Amino acid sequence: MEKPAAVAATIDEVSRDVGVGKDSLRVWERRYGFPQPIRGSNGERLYPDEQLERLRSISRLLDQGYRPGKVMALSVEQLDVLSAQLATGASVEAESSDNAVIAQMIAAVRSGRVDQFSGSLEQMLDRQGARQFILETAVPLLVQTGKAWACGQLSIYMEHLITQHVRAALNTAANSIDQSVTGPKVLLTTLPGERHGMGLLMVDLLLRAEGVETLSLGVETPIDQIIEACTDLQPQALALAFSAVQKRTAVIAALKELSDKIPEPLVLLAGGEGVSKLRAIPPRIRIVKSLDTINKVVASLRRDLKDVSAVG
Amino acid sequence: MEKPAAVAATIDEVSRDVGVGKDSLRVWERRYGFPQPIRGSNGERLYPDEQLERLRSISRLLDQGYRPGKVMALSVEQLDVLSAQLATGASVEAESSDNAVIAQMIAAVRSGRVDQFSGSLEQMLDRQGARQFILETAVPLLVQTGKAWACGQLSIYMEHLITQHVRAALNTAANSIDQSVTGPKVLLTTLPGERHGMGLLMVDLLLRAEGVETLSLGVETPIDQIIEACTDLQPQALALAFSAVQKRTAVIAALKELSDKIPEPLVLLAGGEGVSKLRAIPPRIRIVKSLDTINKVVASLRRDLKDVSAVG
DNA sequence: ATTCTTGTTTGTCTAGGACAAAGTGCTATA
DNA sequence: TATAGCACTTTGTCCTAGACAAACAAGAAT
Repeated sequence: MEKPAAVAATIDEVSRDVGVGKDSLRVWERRYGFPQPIRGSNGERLYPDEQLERLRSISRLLDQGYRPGKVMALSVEQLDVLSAQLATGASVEAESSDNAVIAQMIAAVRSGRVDQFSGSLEQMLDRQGARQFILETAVPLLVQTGKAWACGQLSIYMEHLITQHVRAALNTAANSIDQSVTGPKVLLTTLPGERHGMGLLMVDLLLRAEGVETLSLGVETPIDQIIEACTDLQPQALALAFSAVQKRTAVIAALKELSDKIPEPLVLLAGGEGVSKLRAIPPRIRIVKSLDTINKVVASLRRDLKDVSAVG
Repeated sequence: MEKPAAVAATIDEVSRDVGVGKDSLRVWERRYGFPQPIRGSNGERLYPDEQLERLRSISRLLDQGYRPGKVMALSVEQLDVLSAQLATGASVEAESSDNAVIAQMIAAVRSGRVDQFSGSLEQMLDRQGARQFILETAVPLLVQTGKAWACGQLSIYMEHLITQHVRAALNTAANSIDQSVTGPKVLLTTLPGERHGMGLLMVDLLLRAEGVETLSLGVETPIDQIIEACTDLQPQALALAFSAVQKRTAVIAALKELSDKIPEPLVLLAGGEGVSKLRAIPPRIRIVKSLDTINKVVASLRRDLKDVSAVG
């Protein structure tokens, strides 16, 4: 085993890889003394593999709620200890209820039995149907996967693999829904900066399982484009998905702008972790706290629709 | 029509929206005098709607090959003239061959007949089958959509809508492929920074239509993770997709690293616009120039596989 | 008609300073 | 015993202005 050729990554590559802004990388160096990249011929930072690895560990812990000041000075070993603590904490919780199946599926991926994993997924989908599959298999699976990754028990590529297979399964489910187009029309998307499309896809499916006609724009639609789409396509509702990464003030500002600029009868729905614990919610915005309340939301939409047509 | 409430976007929002780096926005201001945002209470840049609009036009033209020094000083009217010129240029080319159907589909979206558009898509898929649908409908449709967007003839949200429906159609196609798992195993992904997943999805489908067992990691897998995945999963080949946006030097460096670190018998495939006109290609990397040559690549993989098993 | 050379354009890097939003912890109130 | 208010600390992102390499353009020489 020769040592890898000590290739060093640029700040741009590191920023993308670890998921931390370039400014943050520089200010961490200034404040905490880590990372301390070597310099190229023109003074550019070049991060050695070893520091990159440590940065990845740190970033994982930051996602779990630790703060930079606490973890930045720690050695790789100490970081691993913290990860391990999180791992035991998570596994206690994992013993609950029926997620033995899910633990088994993750274990299959970890030991390289990918086809067995995807087989289990399809089997669950067959058995449970779209709605139950999403709520009781897909979501818990992704949550557990996230936890396992945060604890360093799962490689990034395994997380990618799991995500891809879940996505494929959801698409399979989408094709098996018989569209009886009798419901309201809902426009779906996320705001710029929100790149996670999985939640959106699940909402899309759940809505269609309820007989709703969905129109998805995919992720990251600029606000003015959302408004234009609402004007052109005249949906009954607009649904936005938020993951946990979002900045609160930006989210609220965006929701306020939508609430101001979108013509009145249209219902504005917002859901996802990034929005479920907001305080000051602009008027007209309806927060959907959980995926399993979507059927109630749809019922409410149907009622509104009937009222309007009764009046008109 | 009252004027919009003169809300102004921050540099971060503008950067994401227009797709231009923050540093570039600042240096454009310094060099060309545009944009010239107003300043907030602490000196932060706040870009008025009007400048944002102009930035979007400029960015479109930059994508088409114009250079900042030429277009930055131009007024909105002059920018529109350039866009119009591109539009006529494009339409001349569009008259060729059989893409009348495609023009019609785009026209349907423009006039709000979305269900008609998606109906046509499904119909084409039924008629053509996966392979032909991708090569003769999906790709030309996306290319034409890109051009129409570049000329300002298509809103961004319409492009999103088209992309989403094509994606859905491809997933439908994926489910209709009868997997006779007799072929080689291929690992699929893109490098960090490459966020376009459509090409990847199409390659995935084409490979599976040829009987290949594909394993997709989705987009943006870090290089060390790609290597780890290759070691763990032991595919016959690794396929990487590149769109046109990539930086050449970074692409070459990444390919070289993969070529160095990935164990020998594995075949390295690279495809997409971002890679088709590269000069200095690292050894072992095989460039796939076009989607319709994938069947030949598969044939070659099959041959290699047979040779190895004959020897072993 | 191609390759080489020179000059110009353009994106991204650097440094250190600044400030608001988010988090932490203490105190006073129902 | 909780909850709300208030100061204090931490942390991410923005600012300015300078520098340089990669990408491009255009002319020269094969």
